[in-house]
Amino acid sequence: MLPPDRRTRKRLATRQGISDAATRLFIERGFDNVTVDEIAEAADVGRMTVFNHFPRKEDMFFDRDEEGRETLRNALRYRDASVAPIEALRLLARRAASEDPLYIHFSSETQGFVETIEKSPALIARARGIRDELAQVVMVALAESVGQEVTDPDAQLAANLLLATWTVAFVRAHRTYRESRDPGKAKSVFLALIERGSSGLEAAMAGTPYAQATIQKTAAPNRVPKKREKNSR
Amino acid sequence: MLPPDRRTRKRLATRQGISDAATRLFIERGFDNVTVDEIAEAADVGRMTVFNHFPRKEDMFFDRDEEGRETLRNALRYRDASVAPIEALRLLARRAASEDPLYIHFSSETQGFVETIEKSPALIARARGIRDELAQVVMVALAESVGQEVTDPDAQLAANLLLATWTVAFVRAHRTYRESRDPGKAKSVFLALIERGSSGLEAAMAGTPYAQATIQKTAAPNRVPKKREKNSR
DNA sequence: CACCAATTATGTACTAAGTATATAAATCTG
DNA sequence: CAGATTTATATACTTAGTACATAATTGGTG
Repeated sequence: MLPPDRRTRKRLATRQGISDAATRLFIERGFDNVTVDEIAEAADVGRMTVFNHFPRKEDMFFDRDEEGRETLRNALRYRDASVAPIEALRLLARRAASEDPLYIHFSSETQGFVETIEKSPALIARARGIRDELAQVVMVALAESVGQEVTDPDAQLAANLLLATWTVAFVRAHRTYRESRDPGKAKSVFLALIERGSSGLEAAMAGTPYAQATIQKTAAPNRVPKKREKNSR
Repeated sequence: MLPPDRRTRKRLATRQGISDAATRLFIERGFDNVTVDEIAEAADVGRMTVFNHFPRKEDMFFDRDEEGRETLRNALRYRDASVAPIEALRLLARRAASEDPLYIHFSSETQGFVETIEKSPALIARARGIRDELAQVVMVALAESVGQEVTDPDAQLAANLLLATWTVAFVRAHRTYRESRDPGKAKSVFLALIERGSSGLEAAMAGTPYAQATIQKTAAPNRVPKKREKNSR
């Protein structure tokens, strides 16, 4: 998985250097008070090199969003067959809160990130964009997971309800941490909102395939037949 | 209600002239292919006058968002006491689809607006921002309507679930209209998604004051429908 | 009416993000 | 090593948005 290529290695090193310098400056002085020229200077590269790696200034701050996409896709793709798609997402959120990955870690360190976002209109806007991009990923993954059209309206609704829930949970948990400096309290706020939102999502998707496991958990008299028809539509 | 002041009248006229010229140009040529200088030229005002009335270019396109806020606030503030807050919002959506106000009208005219938005990253971003601002309004109005703190996490969750639902319903309905040119079909897609999302929201808020009417509708096990109910369905 | 204060329109100058394009430098491949 | 490709960089440009100053208009007051 490591890049064997020297060219690739150097490119990634340059990219990382820019991102590191930029992020440090952003947290120190605020996103809107740092110019691209200063970033280029701090990273010791030319200004055009910066835009070469990051089309927008905001991308230097949010440079790990692809991981989030992968996590979401995998949660749906490799879920246990006895778990309904939306249930898999609920479990993912619970796991995320327990295992403390980068995104949902409550500490003074991550607090800097969150505060930097909240202080900058541009970063807030980009965060909204990423939220919607994640919803898009969830929509596609949901539809795929039950063999629906990738633009199924129910999948889109489910994905957006989910991301709305997660966003609120994330924001409120971080606010709780900021006000109490108690990671446990923040975590419980996070989980409480996740549970509320998840039960709402489950109710919204009642009757759709997204709420049903591929293999029924409870011993049912007859199995639900596969829904793959050749010449439907 | 009409402004008796000549100064005010002139200011609003100037503003409207700019907004009209800008919107026309945006729809004709696309938001990103129109410069502020061109708008100023078309509206026959100085460039600084444009920024005087509209801090951002996007505001010339979305210049009616305050009405949406008012509608939301009023729906919660002046609802019947026998209707739970989130129920009032469901009714508002239904009414909006029936009464065809500006926002949810499916026609070739509104289609131009929607397409202009969808073709411009800047307008999409601003639409996201407005969505979140509306969610903020709903959150505050919800909390007020039950006498909670205006930052109640449940209210925030409810508001964001609601706006997620409405956004998806709006977007999907317009897509349906675009593909079928059938306003009735678009409307039914809209309503179906609203119902799905609303029942999800109701489930999520079960047990909170947002799902309960101020005055209980039923004291007895049987429902006692009001006789002079105007809003039948 | 004449004068003053406040508001609105506008001009000039500037900052900074992002784009277009060309070129140089590093790296890979045969 | 030579040629092709990718990456870094320089220069020049466009455009949104801001800061600040000034002019024009309007409302109010003696």
